[in-house]
Amino acid sequence: MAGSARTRSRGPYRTGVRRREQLIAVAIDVFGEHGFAGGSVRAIAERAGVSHAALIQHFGSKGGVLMAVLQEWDRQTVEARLADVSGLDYFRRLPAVMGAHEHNRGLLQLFTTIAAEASSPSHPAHAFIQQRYATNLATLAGHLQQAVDAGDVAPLTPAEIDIEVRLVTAVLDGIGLQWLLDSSTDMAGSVDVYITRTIMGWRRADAETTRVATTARNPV
Amino acid sequence: MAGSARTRSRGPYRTGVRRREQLIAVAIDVFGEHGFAGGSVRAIAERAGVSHAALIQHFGSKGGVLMAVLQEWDRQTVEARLADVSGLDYFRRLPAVMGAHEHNRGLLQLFTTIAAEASSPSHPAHAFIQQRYATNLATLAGHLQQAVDAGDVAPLTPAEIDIEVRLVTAVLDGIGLQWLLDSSTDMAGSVDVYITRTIMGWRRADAETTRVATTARNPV
DNA sequence: GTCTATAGACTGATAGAC
DNA sequence: GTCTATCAGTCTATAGAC
Repeated sequence: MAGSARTRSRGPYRTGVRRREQLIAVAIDVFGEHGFAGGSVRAIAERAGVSHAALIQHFGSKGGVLMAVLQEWDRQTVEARLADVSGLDYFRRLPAVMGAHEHNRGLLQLFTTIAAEASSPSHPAHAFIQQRYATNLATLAGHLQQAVDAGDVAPLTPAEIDIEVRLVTAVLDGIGLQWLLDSSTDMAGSVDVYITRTIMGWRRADAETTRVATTARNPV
Repeated sequence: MAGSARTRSRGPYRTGVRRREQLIAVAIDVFGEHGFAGGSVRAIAERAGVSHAALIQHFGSKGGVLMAVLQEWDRQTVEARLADVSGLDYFRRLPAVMGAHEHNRGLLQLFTTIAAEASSPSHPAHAFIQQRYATNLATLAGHLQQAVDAGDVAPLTPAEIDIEVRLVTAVLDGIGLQWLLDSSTDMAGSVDVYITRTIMGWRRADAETTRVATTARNPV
């Protein structure tokens, strides 16, 4: 609307975006450390060197801060994540992606804490996290299906693919949590072992193992 | 010390323990839904039909309630968990243990939420969760080592065993989270696929895969 | 043992000066 | 845009009556 031209020298609200980015960065740390419920607007504002009123002014509400944080997390992970690879190569990159988190504890801690918190339907980020997981699983499934179509791995039914991508996701999340609790955990190494072995299994008709296990377990 | 004999008809504080158990059960639900930071003493007391003062009186503080909850969770999982099996059979039971959680969402949600929250060193349950994971990993490692000694699986180095049990733990935690976010997730089935396939891998000298992957990855 | 009443601190959010 | 001042509500915890 009516923006004062004097406050911005070149781009639109030049200093505004920097301030906003800094506020979000601090909010990631605070929400990562104390979760959404435990992280207060005042704590974020104090650590950023502004008043809590200014923070609310920027984002409208505490929930607005959370949404900005989640979108920033989305942006960073999507842009870091492999637009240039597909099929099996997508999975082969996952250990490196995981290893990169070792130098950026805050973002991993944020996501782990919020994802667990948001498992409750009443949590403000519940829908966001649910959709995020659905999208992530679908992306992985697409790459695995592509590997099947290319003949890189033995055929898999959609149900088998679903289990495979859920296991991959579970390993990533679970190893991340273990590293947060014990920094001596070798995230990249552990994930690498899983991915390497799993791809080897996909190559042979190891799908038979899956099929036997799933059908034999069901007593109905 | 000086307990009124009139208030207990037979056992020691007969009604007291029932009340206490009920309060803990409610606290598990509330902390599971909102985490420790987000779950208030008042919410627990209100849902249990007592005043918040009475609840504090029972457990001394909010942190005391958390500790009682964690010990109860410990008790339930330890007693449910397989004192009668060891070696590979211990791993074979894990899918059934996971499947049992499908009928008891509260306890799984509690642990998932608290574990993630407690990844922050300042969290009151941080030490508890850390030790819990260390103990759990050590137990799994002991059973896997036992399987090695019994000749049920090919030899594994301690470092390889460490990765194996971390991956198993990661799958359990990660699949549990996915089920919390999407109840159509087949927890028992997914874990069963992983366990069955992994044990098959342990049988052959699949350890070579592990060794190749771990050494090839390190650029040092 | 459980209650009511209350202390004392912190919460998210708003109003208005500059 | 950021501040100070302030709101009404909630939090944990304590004191004291019954």
